[in-house]
Amino acid sequence: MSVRNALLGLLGQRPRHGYELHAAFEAVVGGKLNWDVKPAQIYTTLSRLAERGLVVEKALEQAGGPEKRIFAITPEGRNELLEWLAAPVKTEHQRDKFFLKLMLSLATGEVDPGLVIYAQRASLYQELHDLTIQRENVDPASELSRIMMLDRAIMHLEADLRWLDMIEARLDDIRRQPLPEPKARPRGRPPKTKNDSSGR
Amino acid sequence: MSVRNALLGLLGQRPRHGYELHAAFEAVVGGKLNWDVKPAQIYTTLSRLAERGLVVEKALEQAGGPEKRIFAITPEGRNELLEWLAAPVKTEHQRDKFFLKLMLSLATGEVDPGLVIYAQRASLYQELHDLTIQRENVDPASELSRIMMLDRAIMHLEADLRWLDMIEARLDDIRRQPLPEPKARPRGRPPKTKNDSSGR
DNA sequence: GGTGCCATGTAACGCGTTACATGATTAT
DNA sequence: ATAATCATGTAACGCGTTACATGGCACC
Repeated sequence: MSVRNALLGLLGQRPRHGYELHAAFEAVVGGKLNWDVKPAQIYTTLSRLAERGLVVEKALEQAGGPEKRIFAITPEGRNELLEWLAAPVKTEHQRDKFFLKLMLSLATGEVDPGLVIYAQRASLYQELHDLTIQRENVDPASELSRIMMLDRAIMHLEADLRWLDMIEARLDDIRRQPLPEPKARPRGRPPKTKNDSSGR
Repeated sequence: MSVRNALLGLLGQRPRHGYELHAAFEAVVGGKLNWDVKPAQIYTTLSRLAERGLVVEKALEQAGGPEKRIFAITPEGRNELLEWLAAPVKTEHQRDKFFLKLMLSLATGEVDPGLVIYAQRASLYQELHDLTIQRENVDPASELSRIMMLDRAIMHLEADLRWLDMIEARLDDIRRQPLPEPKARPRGRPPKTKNDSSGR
């Protein structure tokens, strides 16, 4: 329901047409970083809002330029907007496809979990590197929202890398003792017997 | 496409019926934490997989108990599974509804951004508190995947709290100097006015 | 008799993506 | 010329949720 409410918010400022809404959305929270909304969704959502009477088509402008369908918010729309703004955002935990894949690789044995982790670490480092460079090159005055989005993405990537280390260590611990004999060998590092590497 | 592939993965282990798949999915990555899949989706996805020939309905069991439609993976299904497991997971940045709301509150002036931040911080602390307690009470031996999911969620919450502090400081900085006078003062570093140290 | 678990679905809806399609103006 | 940008959409599909519906079995 967020795009819907975002459109109401932007129309709350002033009437606009679809293309303009798309541009405004991108400017506020946009880009591939964070929220990459497609024009098609803007137009379909706008239609649905109009059906519900939350916005109205106000005019059809065409002063020399191309045709523009201009929409405005209605009182009902403004009510819904205010309600949404006042409501707290409930935390959503990201559905982690990597974790799913890792668990399935462990459960099915079709693929080496070590490889899945390795690939993920490489991918996270790459992404972190890219974003760090972008972060260093933004204009600190003008692109405030971009800076904030980059900061968050970078912090999450760093957290994910630390987390990867943790789960790898945890899996190693398990793999090192599937035997019910925790007393046979002293823990002090057996000559790095990482020989097996899980088969396939 | 993840639920779809997860089902293939679970059927790759052995044939199962829908209810069993739902339970297995929940056990592997499940719960409200991370990935809360509904039975309805399992059944509809299963139908679609069957249409495509990636799984087949193998039998209809009914030994005293309720009716069970048992599905098995096909060779085509296994191919798709292996492809998916081998492919790297591309990083997805979470679409942040809080940030959207914050930006809209700034842009529209309908709601005080300070309140939005305040509410978000309270919500994050609450969630962090809940998860920390859960984390302290899991059985470290049996519920490995749950521990890992909790760790990740906690680390992300901590990152979000630090990030909230950062953006709040940044917004305070701006609010303290909205004067449009870039030429009155020479560019050469006005006496390092970083006095505030971000407020809170 | 009721509650809860096992087991199965269908219908309707909104979100979101991809592909396709049209046409005007503006800049190179 | 032609490429980019402005501007608008439709169709089809998959994902995901909610609501609704059915029925058996076990346990208290």
